[in-house]
Amino acid sequence: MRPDMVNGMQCRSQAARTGRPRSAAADAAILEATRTALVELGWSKLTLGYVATLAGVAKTTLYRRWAGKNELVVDAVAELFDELELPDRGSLAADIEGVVLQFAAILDRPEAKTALMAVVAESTRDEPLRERIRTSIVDRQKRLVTEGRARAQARGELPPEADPGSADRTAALIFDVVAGAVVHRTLVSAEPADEEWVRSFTRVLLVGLTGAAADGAGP
Amino acid sequence: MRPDMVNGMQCRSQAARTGRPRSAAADAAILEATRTALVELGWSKLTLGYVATLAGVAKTTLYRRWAGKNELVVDAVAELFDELELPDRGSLAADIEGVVLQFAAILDRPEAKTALMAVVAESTRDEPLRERIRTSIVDRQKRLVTEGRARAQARGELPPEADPGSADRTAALIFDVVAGAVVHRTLVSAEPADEEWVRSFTRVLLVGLTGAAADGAGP
DNA sequence: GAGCTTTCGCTACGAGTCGTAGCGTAACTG
DNA sequence: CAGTTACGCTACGACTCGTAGCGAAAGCTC
Repeated sequence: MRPDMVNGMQCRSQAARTGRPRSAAADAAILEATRTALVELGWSKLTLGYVATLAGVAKTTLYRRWAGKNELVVDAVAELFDELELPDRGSLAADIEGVVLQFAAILDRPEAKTALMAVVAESTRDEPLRERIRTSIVDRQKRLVTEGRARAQARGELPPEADPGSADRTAALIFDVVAGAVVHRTLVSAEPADEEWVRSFTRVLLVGLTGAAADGAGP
Repeated sequence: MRPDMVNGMQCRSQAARTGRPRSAAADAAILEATRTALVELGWSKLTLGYVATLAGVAKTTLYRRWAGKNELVVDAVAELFDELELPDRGSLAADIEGVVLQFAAILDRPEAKTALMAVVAESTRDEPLRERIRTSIVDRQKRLVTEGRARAQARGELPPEADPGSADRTAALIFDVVAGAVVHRTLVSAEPADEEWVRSFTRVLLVGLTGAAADGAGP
């Protein structure tokens, strides 16, 4: 198989300007059909054959573009996170609440519920897949953390970082706490991350960050 | 554990003391073989036929005891969480760090990595499976939160709760934050939840809890 | 236009897994 | 002993997988 696929993989490096181009409409139809199939069947019962039928393309077309089910679903779900953005609500607390609510809304969709954890589980034994998830899903979320953090520091709501290494570690910690809590609440506890919960969570996080930072460099 | 309802199938309700009993050794061998197979193959490539061969039993025996792959793996992984307990290290911070490190150690095993998220993903479309995960895995962790919280309140490190409803919500929040953060750190960020990380996380959480509680009811 | 290149839809195929049924035997009970 | 249940084993149809091969279609370059 030729690994010159689209959607994340460097499609047709540069010398392949000739020949019939791949249908962009087919791409959109396939990803849309994948999400529909995820809602109808869930991750485990989803087959590429059914996705192909649903999208109105041949099964072989799917295999020409994606290496397998994992990669296809990652791309299909990644589009759901395109709408994530950092609103400016005036305060750090309000910004956090806004982002968390957006994230919770995406996670509440059935296609995201069933697919996200499944591909993460697969990625534990598939390093390229984890890299794909990271670049197309995780990093996009993580950027919101660093941006919101920088904005809060500009506002004076958070103290500036001493050294960049510490800043990176703190950003990673915040990200794991926020994303992990919302995911766990939604998928494991199976209860809604509604406004009340998000408010409580934000208060704990915010107090923990400002207070802990005020504690100094640490023990 | 009850000897006949281990797998959740209503095999012998109560008045079935006659006939050949099920081999307890086979149960242990099957669950052990399941974990071995998870390490060797991962969740997606694990087949019940291979587990049966590994355990030295017939494939039909597996289907007689478990409804399918999901239930089997849940039981196999649930045993990993038996070692979880709440150490008394003298302070709330040290207690939290101890429990989180235990949890992280379990999550660091390859069989837990690949299986936990997979069954959670499946449970989003399978309510009985979610209930099984809840009772055999999640609730066991959650109990540690309530116990540690009660102990900290007895020590005076945390203020007592106003009403029990608020206490339940707070415990649920803490649980989602702790478990979610560790899981996300380990599986999504794919970085170790080592002592340094756990210390930073505990400081944020602890300051967030005590400070937020000191804030009063809040807006 | 002609010619080349690549994609597309379609069919077919071997390989592998699934979950079940049937049968004879083994183990425990009263 | 008879009765009951679990076990090992074999075999089966149904399904999915991923690939190969074919002719046709859609672009680009000349």
